[in-house]
Amino acid sequence: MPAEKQLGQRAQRKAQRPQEILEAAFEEFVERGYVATRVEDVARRVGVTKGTIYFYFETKERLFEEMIRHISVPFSDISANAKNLSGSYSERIRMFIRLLYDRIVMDRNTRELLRFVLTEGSRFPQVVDRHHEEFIVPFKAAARDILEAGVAAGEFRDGPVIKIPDAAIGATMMLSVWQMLFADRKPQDVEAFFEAHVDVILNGLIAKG
Amino acid sequence: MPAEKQLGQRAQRKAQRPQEILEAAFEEFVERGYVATRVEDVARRVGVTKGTIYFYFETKERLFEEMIRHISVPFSDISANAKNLSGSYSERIRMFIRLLYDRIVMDRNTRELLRFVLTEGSRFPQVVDRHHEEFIVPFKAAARDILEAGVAAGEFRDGPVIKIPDAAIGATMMLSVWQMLFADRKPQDVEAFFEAHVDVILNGLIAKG
DNA sequence: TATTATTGACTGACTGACTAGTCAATGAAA
DNA sequence: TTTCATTGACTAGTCAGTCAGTCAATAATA
Repeated sequence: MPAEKQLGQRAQRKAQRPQEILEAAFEEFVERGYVATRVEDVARRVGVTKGTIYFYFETKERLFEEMIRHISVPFSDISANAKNLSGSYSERIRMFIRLLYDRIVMDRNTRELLRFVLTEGSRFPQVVDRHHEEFIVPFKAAARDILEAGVAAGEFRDGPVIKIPDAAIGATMMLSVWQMLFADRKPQDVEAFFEAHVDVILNGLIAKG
Repeated sequence: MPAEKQLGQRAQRKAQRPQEILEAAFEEFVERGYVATRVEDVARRVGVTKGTIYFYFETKERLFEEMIRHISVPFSDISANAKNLSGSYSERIRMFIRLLYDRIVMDRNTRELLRFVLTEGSRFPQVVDRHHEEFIVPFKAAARDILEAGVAAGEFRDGPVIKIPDAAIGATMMLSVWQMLFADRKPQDVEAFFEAHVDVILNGLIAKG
C-alpha cells in the first residue's frame, strides 16, 4: 500500500549519482590502478566534473574503499549454496568447484576484486582484512564441510587434505591468476582446465591396481 | 697469468653502483609499488642523490625494468632439474612440486617478482611477456614431461590432467597468493600444505575399493 | 717525489607538468 | 523566490627529469 515515494528529477539524480560514480570508479581503477587514476577521469566517465565527486565522497581513498564495498558480493552465498548441494560427494565437490570457477575465474567483479586486493592491499589493509573475513574464511569452511562429510560417508579417503581443503581446490587460483595476466594474449580453455582439475583431485594421478 | 685488472677506487665504485641501485630499487618498489616510489627514495637508500640515479638509468621506467631483469632467475634451471629427477614418478612429482615451493613460495625474489607482474603488468606489458616465456612455458613443459613419462611407465593414469599439468600443480599458486596477502597476519603452515597437496594429487579424494 | 692539470662521478637547486582537494558562484528544479 | 547539486578556477603540494657546477681521484709533468 505505501506507494513509491515520488521523487523529483533532482532527487532521482541525487539518489543515482553515488552508484554511477562507483561504477565509473571501478572501470577507471581497473584500467589504471589507484594512484594513476585521477579523480577527474572518474568524473569525466560519469559526465560531471571533479567537484561533483567530492560532493558525494570525502576523499579519493574513501571513493576507492566504497567502490570495493560496492563490487564485493561476499562468499556467504557460496557457503549457503554449498550446504544445499546434493548427490554423491564427488558430485558435490564437482559442483562446489564449479561455483568457484563461476565466481573467481569468470565473474569480472570478483576477479578484479582479487586483483585490487593484491595490487592495492598494502595501501588499504582494511580491504585485505575484510577480504579475508568475507571470502577466504567462508570458502575454507564450506570446502572443509563437504570433505569431512564425504569422509564420514565413507566416500572419501581420510588424509591431510581434509584439514587443508585449499590444497585440493587451489588450482582455481592458478587459473584465475593466469586469466588476469594472460587472458588477452594466451586464452585459456577454462572448461578443459576445470575438468582436469576435478578429475585429478577426485581420482589422483596414481593408476589403480 | 692476466692479473685482475687493478681498478682505482673510482672505477670500483662505478662498477658497483648499478647493482647497489637495483637492489635499493627492489626494496623500495616492493614497499611502495611503482608509482608511489620516488626516485629520491631509491637514491636515499643507496646513500646518493637523485642525479646519480639518472647518471646510471635513463628514466624511472628503465630503472624498474632493469630491476625486474636483475631479480629474475629464469625457470630454465627448474626444467633442467626436473630432467635429472630419479626414482618412482610419484617421488619425481613430489620433488618437482618441492622445487616449485622453494622457488615460488619461499624465495622472496621470485615471490615479489610474481607480485610485480600482477601489480605493474598493465604498465609494463613486456615484463608480463617475458615472465610468460621464462617462467610459465618452461614450468608447463617440465611438468608435462614428468606426467607423460609417468603414464608411459604405467605408474600414472592417463587422463585430461596429463595435457593440462597446471590443474594438478596449481594449488602452489593459491599458497603463494595467500603468502603474499596474509603472511604477516595469518601465517600458513607451508609444510602441511605441501604434504596435503602432494597427497591429494597422487591419491585423489575417492576412497579405493 | 712533489706539483699541477684533467677527468668524470656526483650534486642539488630548478623547471615543468601534474593532481588532490577547496570553495565562491551559478542556474535549474522545486 | 529559495534551495542545493553542480561547476571550474584556484591553491598547495608532489615529483620526474635536467644540468651547470663541484671536487676528489687520477694522470701528466716537472
